[in-house]
Amino acid sequence: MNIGQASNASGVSAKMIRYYESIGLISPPLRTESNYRVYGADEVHTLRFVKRARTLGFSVEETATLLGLWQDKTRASAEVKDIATAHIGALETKIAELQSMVKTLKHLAHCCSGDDRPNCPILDDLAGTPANKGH
Amino acid sequence: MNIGQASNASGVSAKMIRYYESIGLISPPLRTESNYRVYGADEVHTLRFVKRARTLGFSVEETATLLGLWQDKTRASAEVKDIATAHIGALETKIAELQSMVKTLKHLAHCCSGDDRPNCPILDDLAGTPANKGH
DNA sequence: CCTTGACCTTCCCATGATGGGAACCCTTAT
DNA sequence: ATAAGGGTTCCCATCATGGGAAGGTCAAGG
Repeated sequence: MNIGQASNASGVSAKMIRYYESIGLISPPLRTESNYRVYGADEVHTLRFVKRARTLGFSVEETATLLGLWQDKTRASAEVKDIATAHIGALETKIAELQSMVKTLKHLAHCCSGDDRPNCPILDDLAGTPANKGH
Repeated sequence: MNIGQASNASGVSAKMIRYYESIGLISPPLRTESNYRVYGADEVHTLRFVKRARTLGFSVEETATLLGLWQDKTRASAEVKDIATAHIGALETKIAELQSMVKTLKHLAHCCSGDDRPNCPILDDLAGTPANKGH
């Protein structure tokens, strides 16, 4: 299987497959005589693992750790769970930040007439002009 | 006022002030004879505006647009509101993505015993082994 | 047999927003 | 005069990804 087919089979772009190889996330595959990378079912399985981990928001570094644990048949599931739990925490922190932004923006947008007139509480807020905060 | 003082007064790092200037977000300030940037109250006000917009998650490009509208006394508030509304939408999309990740991860973490044994539904999921989805 | 098109290879560049640090210049206080 | 603490420019790194150029390879068809 060439890289393009491995890409189709795994959902990881050829570009990314090469990148993951270059940073050591995945092992260099065999090559044909003409220097083409050759992938088998195992490699595709690994790529799908990586894809799934990335889809769940794990960083490449975390993904590397998870890959290592996956391949270590004597791992303690606690190690995996710790990584997942920490990641959940990071995601929730991020979500809270974004929600805070949304909350403020919705309030401001609600207060903005959104018509032809220049008066705009959104700009007033950005400019630090503390308009009435009650809604 | 030198750049360090403008930084303190605005909450924007000196590094970022120079960067914002380099990309044209803010105007190049006057310089002293010895080539130091000199800032006044207006510049600091602009920097605070930028800081606030960035804090609310607007991209630098959106911030540039907002700055332009702020300075345009004949703007229509609808233009500002449109940008804010679009941004709210983008944030909510992002939040939904992150929440989806969290939901999946919490389910998996819940199913993982997190002890010394190697058996791990989190890794099973990443590996594409469809474990029991009901909990 | 040779061309064509679709692959593959490596290498460099770009993104967005920010920080780090080097090398060097300026100012102020001791 | 010197040291400390500014400032200046310039380059590099991050993180994960894509774009594209220049060139090698392979399979199908005229």
